[in-house]
Amino acid sequence: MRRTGIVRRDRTEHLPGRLLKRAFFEAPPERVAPRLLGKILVCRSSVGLTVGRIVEVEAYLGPHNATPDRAAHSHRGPTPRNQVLFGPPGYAYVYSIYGRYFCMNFSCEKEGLGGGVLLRALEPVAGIEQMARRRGLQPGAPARDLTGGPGRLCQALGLNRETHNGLDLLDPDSPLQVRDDGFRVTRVLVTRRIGIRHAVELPLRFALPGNECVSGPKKMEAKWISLRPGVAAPGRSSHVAPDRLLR
DNA sequence: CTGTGGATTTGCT
DNA sequence: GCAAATCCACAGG
Repeated sequence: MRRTGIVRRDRTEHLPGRLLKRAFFEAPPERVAPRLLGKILVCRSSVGLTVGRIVEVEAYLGPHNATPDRAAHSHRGPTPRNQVLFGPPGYAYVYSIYGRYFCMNFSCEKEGLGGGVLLRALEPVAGIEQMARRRGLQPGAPARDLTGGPGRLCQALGLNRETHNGLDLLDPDSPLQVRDDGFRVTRVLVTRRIGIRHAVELPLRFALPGNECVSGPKKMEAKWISLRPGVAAPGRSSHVAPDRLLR
C-alpha cells in the first residue's frame, strides 16, 4: 500500500491481533496471570519485529495482600528498582538477575498498589531467525531453547532494563505491546513457582498444559483450572486463592 | 560503604 | 546434579 508520509504513521495496522485494555491489568496478579496465557508479546526494534505467545507466567503479590509474598520484589514496598510495580497497571518492569540476564514483568493492580506478573516462557510466533541470532543459536534451533525461560525470552526479544523498563505495554505507539490475536485458552496448569527461596508453597505459576516451550521440570505437583471463555473480566474459576496450597 | 544473595543459564561431571 | 559466571539493588552498620 502506498504512503504519503503526511499522515501520522499507523504502526499498529500490521501488528497481529488487538491491544489489551488497561483494565485487563488492573487486578490482582494471581487473576491477571492465567488470563495472560495465549496472549502475544510484540516487540519492535531496529532489527525488526519479534512476536511470541505467552505460555508460562508467575504471579508476584504486593505488600497490601493479607498473605505476604516474600518472593516478590515488591514485598517490602517501593524502591528505586521496583517502582514500576507500584505505578499504573500495564507497564513493563524489567530487572537484571545474576549479572547476566533480564526478566520481564507486567505491572498489575491500580496505581499505588504493588504486584506483577513474570513472563517465564513464550512460544515463538514471528522473527524466529532474529531470536535465534540473539540467542547465539543456529536457525532451526528448538523453540524451547529460544524462549523457554525468563532470561532466554528476554534475550530472544532483545529486552533489557535500560531500554524497556517502564514502557507502556498498551500504547499503540509503544515498541513493546501485549495483544490478543483471538487464541483461546480454557485449561490452565497451576504449580508452585520456580527458582525462589521464599513463599515456595504458593500456587502462583501458570502454564499452557503440554506446551513445548514451558520451562522447568516436566513433572511437578500440579492442578488445573478452567478459564471462562469469552469473558474479559476473570470469573471465579480463574482465581486461585494465594493462601491455598496445592492438592 | 560494604556484604550478600538473587523470579537464571550453561556446561561439565 | 552442581557450580561458575558476573552485576547490582538494598539492607545494615
